[in-house]
Amino acid sequence: MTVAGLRERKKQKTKASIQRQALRLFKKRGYEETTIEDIAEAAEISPSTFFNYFPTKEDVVVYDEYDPLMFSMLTDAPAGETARQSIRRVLEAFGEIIEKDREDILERSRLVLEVPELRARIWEELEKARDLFAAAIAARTGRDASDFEIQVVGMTLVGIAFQAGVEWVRIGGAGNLADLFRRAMEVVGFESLLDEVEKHAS
Amino acid sequence: MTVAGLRERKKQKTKASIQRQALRLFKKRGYEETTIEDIAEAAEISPSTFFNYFPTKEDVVVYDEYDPLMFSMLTDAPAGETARQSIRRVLEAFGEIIEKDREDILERSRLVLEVPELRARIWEELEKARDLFAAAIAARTGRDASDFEIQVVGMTLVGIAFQAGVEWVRIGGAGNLADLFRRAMEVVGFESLLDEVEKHAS
DNA sequence: CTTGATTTTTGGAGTCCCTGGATTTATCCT
DNA sequence: AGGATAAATCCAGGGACTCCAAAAATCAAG
Repeated sequence: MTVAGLRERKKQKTKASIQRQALRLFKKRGYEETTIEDIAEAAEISPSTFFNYFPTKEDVVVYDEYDPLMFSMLTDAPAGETARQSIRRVLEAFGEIIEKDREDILERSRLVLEVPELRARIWEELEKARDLFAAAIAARTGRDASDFEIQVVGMTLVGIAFQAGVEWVRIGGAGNLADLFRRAMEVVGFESLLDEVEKHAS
Repeated sequence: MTVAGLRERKKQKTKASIQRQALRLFKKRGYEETTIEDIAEAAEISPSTFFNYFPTKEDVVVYDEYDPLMFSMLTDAPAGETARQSIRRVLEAFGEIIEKDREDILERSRLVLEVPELRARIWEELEKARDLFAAAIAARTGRDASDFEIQVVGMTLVGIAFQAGVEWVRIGGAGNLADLFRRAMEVVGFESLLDEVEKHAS
């Protein structure tokens, strides 16, 4: 566990700078209208360097640090916690985290929903989320994460989360995202659905 | 209602030829490895002409004639049919249609699931499907298709259909896709969910 | 502080998707 | 047959991204 050296810190600063400048330009001029060259210039790096930090232009919007966080929250669950409790805990925590970076997340979400290229791309991330949920549910029921039923349940949850996000953006980021999660879950009766799956543990 | 003239027929043949050649090459050499130029050469057209028929390289895989079919099946529903009946009718019909073009659809589905670019792209189509379902449900309940609850239900159905498709490809296209639809719907209790929504008609 | 190793940045050449407009060719209708 | 319409082609170019070699910055050790 070495403390981050100079090199490492500088890299993080550069990455953050690229992302900040990029989002600023996207907001100002639009996503398609902003070129990698523009971003590089604003961030005071060469165009080549951009690709050292983000594999594609899309990633500069999609990337954040929440995924590993969500991962650890699901894997480091309190012993004996049910799937239902885990999911609820994670979604609630997420609602709070989002409150902190509200403006940033809202702006990025708008971009993602507006730009077709990004809107398509985000599903790659959402399928990762489905697999995370599937793994969590599988672990608590002794089944396999690749089981058809588990996958369907995972995807259902992702659909719920996505639509909650869409609605959140639609109303301009007002109100609490966690509330929308809960409402969407109620519509589908997701929690009792989870209980049902848990009963059928093998 | 004029009979399709020579021009029209030729166009359709060209379009079909492009798609056939493209899919052949994709299967043989891979999607990324096949260029528009390759496809154009195989289909005996110029590269420019390709874009007269398909707006992007992705579309040559994603495009089919089923969307308008599904649309009309949902809008031309028998009077008095419930949302539940409509959905079931459409999904069953779809299962049968797929039986006809089984090989073609299976191959294209494989491609879509394997190539990240296409896998992302397909969600654009799936969101269209969500809106179709949402409109159908809304029409039968006197609500608005943009209602949060309706959107969530529509997305849930799309998730079900998507995972059924994934599973279908996973098992190599064996068995009946309609069966997988039904199984996935049971997992989520989708039909009683629909009944519930219908009860809350406004 | 210097030197040599390692990592990061940069530059340049090139591929491929896709656009836009001008020109040519094919089909259609009278 | 000939003018109108539509489709196919050609050409030039932008922009994302790759690959590789060269230059610059950072580091670790003497």
